[in-house]
Amino acid sequence: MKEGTVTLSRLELEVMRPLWTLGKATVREVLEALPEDRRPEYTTVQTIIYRLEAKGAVTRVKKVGNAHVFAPAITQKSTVGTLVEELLRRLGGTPEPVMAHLVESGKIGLKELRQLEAMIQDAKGSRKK
Amino acid sequence: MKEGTVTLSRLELEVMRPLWTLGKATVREVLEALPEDRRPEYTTVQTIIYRLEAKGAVTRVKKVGNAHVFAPAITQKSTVGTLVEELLRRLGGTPEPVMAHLVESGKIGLKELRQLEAMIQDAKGSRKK
DNA sequence: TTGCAATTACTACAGTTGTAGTTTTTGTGA
DNA sequence: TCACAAAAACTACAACTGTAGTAATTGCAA
Repeated sequence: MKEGTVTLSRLELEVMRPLWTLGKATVREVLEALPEDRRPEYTTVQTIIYRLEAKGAVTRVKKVGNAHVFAPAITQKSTVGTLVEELLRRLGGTPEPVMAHLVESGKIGLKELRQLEAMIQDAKGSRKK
Repeated sequence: MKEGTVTLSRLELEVMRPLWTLGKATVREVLEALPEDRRPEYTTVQTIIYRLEAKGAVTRVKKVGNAHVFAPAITQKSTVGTLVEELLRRLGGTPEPVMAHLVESGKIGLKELRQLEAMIQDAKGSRKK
């Protein structure tokens, strides 16, 4: 694991999402931002946030009344990157099977592929400039 | 979790790979098929295979001398599918961030995207026929 | 037939994760 | 000032995972 890369579990990710969206939040705010179904107990969210803090994924930014306010210390982008890399490693390093699944399952179609192509073209252009 | 879907851990996946490649194998054969670096102890592989059996991912197909021969009971394709779906669920259900990462990191390029497009076109064609 | 090397079967244990209860502290309204 | 609600802090525990040791079997070569 490279320095700085943090791997998050399912629930940790679930808790990070509101933090990314809101920018910063208390335990209670995170709790209330979670979908009413599968919403865990207050202390469960609290525990997860403590663990995220221990992993360096969030930090305490201030205190409002009695409550700590937490903010993400890692970006959503880098986190997705880590997860995708992890998946690829597990699958033997090649992205083909992943792509194939996305296409076969209809998750992505021609439109999306063309957008990606455009993205590459753009990147090429600006690199060249 | 849908019936029939089995989620495998990193090491379980590592052990399945030789089984998929070889079709069937003994514990020792799996062990020896693993990359010499990060090759665990014999009993570690054995434990993992037992766990895979409990999960329904492999079955004992026969005995050769003293040793059991194991064979995959699930396909590599369905396993990849499960893992990708799992990842998407974690990321909020949309494949865009995954695709974006693959493109940005250079894991896939124009060539691969065009191959995927062709794949879709073909599928369309045969569906229509 | 029997001893041994290989294999099976069983046990162990620490770290992570999901999940939440209990105890302690603290800000604030009456 | 002080009781109380809210939050913090701490503790718990079972399932799963990585990892391997130990004990019991067993096929086979001599």
